[in-house]
Amino acid sequence: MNDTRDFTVAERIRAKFDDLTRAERQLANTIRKNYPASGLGSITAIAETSDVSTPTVVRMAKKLGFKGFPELQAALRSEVEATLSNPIAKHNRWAESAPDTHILNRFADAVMDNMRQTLRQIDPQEFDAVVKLLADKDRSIHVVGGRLSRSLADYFFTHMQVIRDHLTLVASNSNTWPHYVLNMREGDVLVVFDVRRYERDILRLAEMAKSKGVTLILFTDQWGSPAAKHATHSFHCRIEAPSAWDSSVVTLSILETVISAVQTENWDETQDRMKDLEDLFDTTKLFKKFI
Amino acid sequence: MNDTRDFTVAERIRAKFDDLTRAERQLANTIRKNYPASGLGSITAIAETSDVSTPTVVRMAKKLGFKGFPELQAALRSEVEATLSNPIAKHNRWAESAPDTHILNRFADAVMDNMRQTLRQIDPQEFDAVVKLLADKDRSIHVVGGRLSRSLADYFFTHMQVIRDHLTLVASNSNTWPHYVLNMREGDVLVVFDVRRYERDILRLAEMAKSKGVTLILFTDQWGSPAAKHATHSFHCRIEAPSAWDSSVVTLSILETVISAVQTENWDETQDRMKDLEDLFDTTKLFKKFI
DNA sequence: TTCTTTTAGAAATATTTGTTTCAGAAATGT
DNA sequence: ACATTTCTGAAACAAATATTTCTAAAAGAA
Repeated sequence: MNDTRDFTVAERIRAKFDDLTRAERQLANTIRKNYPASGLGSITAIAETSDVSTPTVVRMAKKLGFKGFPELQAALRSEVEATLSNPIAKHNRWAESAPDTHILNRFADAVMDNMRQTLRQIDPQEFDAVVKLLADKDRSIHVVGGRLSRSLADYFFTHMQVIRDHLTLVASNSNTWPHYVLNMREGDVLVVFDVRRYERDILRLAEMAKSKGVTLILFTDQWGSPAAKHATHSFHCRIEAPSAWDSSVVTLSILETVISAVQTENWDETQDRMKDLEDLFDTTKLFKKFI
Repeated sequence: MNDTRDFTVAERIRAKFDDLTRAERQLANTIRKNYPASGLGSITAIAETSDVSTPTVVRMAKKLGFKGFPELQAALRSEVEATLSNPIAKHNRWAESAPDTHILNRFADAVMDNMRQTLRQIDPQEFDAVVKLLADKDRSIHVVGGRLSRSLADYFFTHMQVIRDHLTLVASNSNTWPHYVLNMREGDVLVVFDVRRYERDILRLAEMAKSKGVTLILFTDQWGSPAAKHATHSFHCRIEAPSAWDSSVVTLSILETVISAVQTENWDETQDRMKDLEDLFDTTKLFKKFI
């Protein structure tokens, strides 16, 4: 019938993942975590690591087409054996079943390189200074992005909203920007995203903001937006990729790191705001029921 | 004193080999035979393979300095784990002048871990299939995201716009979604972004789309959105981070890889569209000069 | 809401694994 | 050849591991 005898445990997990329950997925993820070695202990051990009960393990083993846990484990053992006896180290590829030349592997390599290079040249003190600025509740924060970096600005805004108030996302239409500048005060912070091709309007906005005594934080690429001249702090993220476009992965990573650090700085307040937000979402859901 | 705790099982066998008896050597050689996988079964199994009795196994384990067989086996397991754990650049420190504990380094570690694990469980064939779907000009593509994954949907949309037409970004307000479903036709593709907490409305949209014969591509997290049940293809991206929020870095990375692959598939058309776009931007700029 | 279905772990049970004991076999020395 | 020592596995025992059953809790449907 549907003889699954030839599939690896990992493949079976992937195939059946959508049919697994919450606890089973938790377990599946633990097994995947450092596969396949993680599944070699006793059923008790693996259940404890995954924070599920042993019956859950048995149930999942059966869902995956095994007769019981020992059979699943035997499968894992023979996979280990096969892997270890294969001298061609297939352990140094991102997507193991794709060739080195597959875009999945090439892209991951590029991202990795970008990460390394970017982080090596970030000054932790400057990073800390930026975090301090963004955590300062007495300063209003304004966020703006260009055509391609718009999504990053958006992402940053959405997350920062939970952490603090006095936050403005500057609309994308540059015609309206002067209005936003009107509302900027000395000591405020303007977070600018600008990667090539750099936008002239952003440079102008930076100039205007600077002249009002606003502190500029800039996220840009390795070549540097012209706005860098006016920026107090700037992060130059590597954006090379095997693609016709640039990669925003590293920029997003730094951005998330900043968000995480700011959140830690303001933890008490953030916690309250998160709770309020949860409540609000619940209310909304309830409200919707009656529509 | 004679703390043998740091030696591998193989080393211990070699060191003590001369003190072993006939039956024990027989056993030792079986273990060496295809080390270390051979020792991962039950004591019964290994005794049988070696044609010795189980007490012999226990005695040898003790001679080698273990408390009993399970302890020996645990040692073997951790050796396997060490051998198999993927050594892709487990890199000393990202930001060299910051301590290991600095959030810059911790975050980067987490991101790279996520990358590794996510890519390991992506099926390249599934990836290729997704690329093919998205490159197919006869299918319209619809893109939708939840509250937090909205920016990703946005990013994807912006870039895909350059590559092809018949592209719709579904508005964030879920009240309007039925209208979008009206425009979906059999064979169309719906790209869904949904990470926890999963949104009920997205599940509904997925159901509606599915019932109209639309192919679903889902980007979700390691726990899996409930919409996965309806998805033809889904990418489970690891999103753990040392933060109160989840990290979208890996999702973005996979997304960019997809974009890059689709772009390669459609290179001729893409090139033309890029050129047209450039021209349009120039025109806009020129136009502005006269305002 | 209230009812039904699904899910998940505690507890009981069955099964297997690992250890100890012990007596006979093999090896070694005299 | 005989005595002594060492080695080995059968069998009894102890200790886990694995499975099943069952109920409370959670999720979903009406």
